[in-house]
Amino acid sequence: MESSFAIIAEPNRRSILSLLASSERSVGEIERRLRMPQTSVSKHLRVLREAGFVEARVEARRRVYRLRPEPLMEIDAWLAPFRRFWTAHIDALERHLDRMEQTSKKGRSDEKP
Amino acid sequence: MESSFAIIAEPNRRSILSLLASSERSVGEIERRLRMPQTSVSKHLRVLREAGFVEARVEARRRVYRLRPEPLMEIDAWLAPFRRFWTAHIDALERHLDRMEQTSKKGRSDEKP
DNA sequence: GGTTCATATGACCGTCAAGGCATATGAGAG
DNA sequence: CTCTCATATGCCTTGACGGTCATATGAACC
Repeated sequence: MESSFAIIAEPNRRSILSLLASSERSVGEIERRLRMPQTSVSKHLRVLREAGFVEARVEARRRVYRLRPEPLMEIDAWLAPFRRFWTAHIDALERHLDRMEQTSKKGRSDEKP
Repeated sequence: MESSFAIIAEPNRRSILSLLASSERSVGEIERRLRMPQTSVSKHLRVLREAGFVEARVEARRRVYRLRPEPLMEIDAWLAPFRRFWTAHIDALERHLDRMEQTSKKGRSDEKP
């Protein structure tokens, strides 16, 4: 289960992370909000914790989990080199659409008379 | 193999994507650059292609693969809500470091006389 | 102490995907 | 048409992961 990428490959774990993005939560809250069995939540939290995605604070009998930024930042960093690439694509697309617009304007002015 | 996240969970596939980020490549080039068996490369390329990460162009007997932006953009979009969160963390860290610096300046000025 | 609530752990099972090997396809060269 | 280069596909084995059920830990309250 080494890599951060493998961790977020699991849909339920992504749900948990997304939930924790808004605010920290206890295990029971996660269980109810996501409608998944408690043992499953605990296991996923364990994986997330060991991979550094979350950390737990003990509060009476509850454990409150909150996000830790590092692993997600790592993924974000991996994506960085690709961003160049797709912004270029989008620019090309926009230029293309601009040309389309030019053409359709000409087309319309031809149609009218 | 549904989600884009599962696709990039595989290290070899990430290597292929990173390689294609710099420029398009034939299967043989990928094979040699990454030192992985050809059948393995072909299989990963198939997965990547079916998930929309890459597309192939036929050029004589070669197939030249190039990146497609959409799936990586999707992942980037999923990360977006978390960015708020870690920039906040970094801000807090920076404020913390600023305070440290203040303190150590005082400390140093105490040490001197 | 015992009981209950909140969470964690362990064992078992099914599934699914990756790697390796052999082989198929298919284009081009002779 | 045949041979070869470039790539794809099928089959099989193996290992890992997630789900479920049962059970353990452990704090709080009586």
